[in-house]
Amino acid sequence: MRLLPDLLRTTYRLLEHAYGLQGWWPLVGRAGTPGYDPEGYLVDPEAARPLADEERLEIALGAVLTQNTAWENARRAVVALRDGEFVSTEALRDVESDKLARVIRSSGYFNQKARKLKLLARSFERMDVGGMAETSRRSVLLEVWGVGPETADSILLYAYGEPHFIADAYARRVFRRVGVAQRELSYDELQATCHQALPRDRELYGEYHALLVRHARTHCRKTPICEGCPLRRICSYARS
DNA sequence: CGCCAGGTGGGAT
DNA sequence: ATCCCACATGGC
Repeated sequence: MRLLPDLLRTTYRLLEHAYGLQGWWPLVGRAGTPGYDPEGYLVDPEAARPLADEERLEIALGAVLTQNTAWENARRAVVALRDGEFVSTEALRDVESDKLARVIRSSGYFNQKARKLKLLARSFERMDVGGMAETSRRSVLLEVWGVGPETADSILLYAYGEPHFIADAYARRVFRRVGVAQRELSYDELQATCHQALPRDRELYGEYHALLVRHARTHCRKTPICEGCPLRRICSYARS
């Protein structure tokens, strides 16, 4: 039995080698600018620069919009929000929920998500007035209706640079098959495991999450396609 | 047609 | 604690 930190690092290395830099989180406003591809993914790490408040908010809105939703549908809604100049806490406070729902229609669950975006914007008004400790940012977010652990950690990781491992459904599926755990762990259990086994590094966690999404979509699907899987050598599922 | 997608909250057991 | 369901669009 291989040591867990070793297995998690090797998995990362193999995924990184197979798929390369993912450049998450995509920023619609930076799409096509130097260092970013047409979708807003970072392709040249040298070109990365600090996030503006509005970009942080865009990431947070996108994190809600993509809940159980294909990113392309969520992305259209982000574009629509930007076009309507709704990526601001004031605009989201003032807009009617029904109007907002129509703007984000393409993301699905639009009535629920309209409500979520308005509530999230309220919490941002309070969070962005500095001096908030990292330990409390997460609990503030988790108190917001519509923000669960994955959404909170995505916002904290990609918008605020806090190193939280995102232990989403893909991570749980891939890691269970690879052999990180025997049974399917809960979100909090897997996150704690990863926090213990890996260095608390925001770049590592950001890329790891993106790579797991990519890998779960291409090979480690619900019905896996093990042919050509980059994890084949180390995966207990493929060898069983 | 059915299934899935970068979840979450609410209610029943 | 743990299941079960509603929420909804768009691509394949």
